[in-house]
Amino acid sequence: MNTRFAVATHILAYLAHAQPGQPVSSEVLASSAGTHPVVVRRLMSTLREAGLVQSQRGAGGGTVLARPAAEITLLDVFRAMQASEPDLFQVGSTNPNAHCDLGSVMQETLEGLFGPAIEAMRAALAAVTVQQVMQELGKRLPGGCTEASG
Amino acid sequence: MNTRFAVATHILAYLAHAQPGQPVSSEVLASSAGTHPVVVRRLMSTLREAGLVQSQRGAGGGTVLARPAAEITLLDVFRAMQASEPDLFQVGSTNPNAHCDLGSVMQETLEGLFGPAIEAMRAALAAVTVQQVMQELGKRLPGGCTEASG
DNA sequence: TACATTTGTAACCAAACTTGTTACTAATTC
DNA sequence: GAATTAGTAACAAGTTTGGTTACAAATGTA
Repeated sequence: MNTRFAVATHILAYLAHAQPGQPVSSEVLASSAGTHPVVVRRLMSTLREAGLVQSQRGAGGGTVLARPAAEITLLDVFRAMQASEPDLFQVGSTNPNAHCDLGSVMQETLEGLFGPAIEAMRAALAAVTVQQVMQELGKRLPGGCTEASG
Repeated sequence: MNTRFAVATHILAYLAHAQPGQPVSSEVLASSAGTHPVVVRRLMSTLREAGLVQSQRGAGGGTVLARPAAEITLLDVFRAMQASEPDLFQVGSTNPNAHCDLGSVMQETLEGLFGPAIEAMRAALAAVTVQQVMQELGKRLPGGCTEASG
């Protein structure tokens, strides 16, 4: 999920700085993120299901944010990416010893102990919005984030 | 890294409850973790380099904890697993657009914004020791964690 | 209507990664 | 010397990932 999370954030930050209501095509986004338009559209499917973006087909179509960038957090992105995937930590061995129940007990125990770690990370992710990402990008790109610059 | 982290924790918890100074063979550990002895030995290589365990070859050989279980945290395990691997979050796209520097800027920005999230998770992992994992296992395995039970 | 554009999605391929396995060497004990 | 056990290389099967092509559906425009 590594690159997907990063690419999704990249895309959302791009959409955040685009003209409001002006759809951005998967081709432009792919060019900016350095990937293939179909990869972007695949990602969009996930983001759309999560209610973070809206797309429109046809000429002049593309994708826009479904709500203000200030109301989309990195946790939303994280959850969207995670929804279609296994847990960040797949606790427990794959083939616990059938000969006793230590395997399943280990699973439960690790889940319980990892829980706070994951919760802490979620809280930190929830504190960052896509708007902040965009603003941070603006600071680091002195000339601003124009269409030509990615 | 999913299963490796879990299996490593499993192994360390097992070693923590073993007789102190009594080496445990990779075969026994593999049987408990439901994997292959060679997989365990591979993992041991990493844990040994991280200074968490010590091994001894030959008849009666095996592996013991290199320091008390109360002084080994899940963060130590996490770091050991991560040392030989890419970051948890590979921030930044794989192929940033060469045509401008948004790619690298995005990379820096995401690293800065994800930083607190990763730090929060690390702090939570550092708060849990292998001894706690072992004790938690003991609570959940009423009969205790005997050699026969995994 | 015809056509160009753009998304949605399936299908496929190649590369990378993971896990299990075999095989062999080195070290250690008896 | 024999048995045991770690260390490690090498390989195979399975899974995952990312990129790509192909094509249908939708939408705007002439």
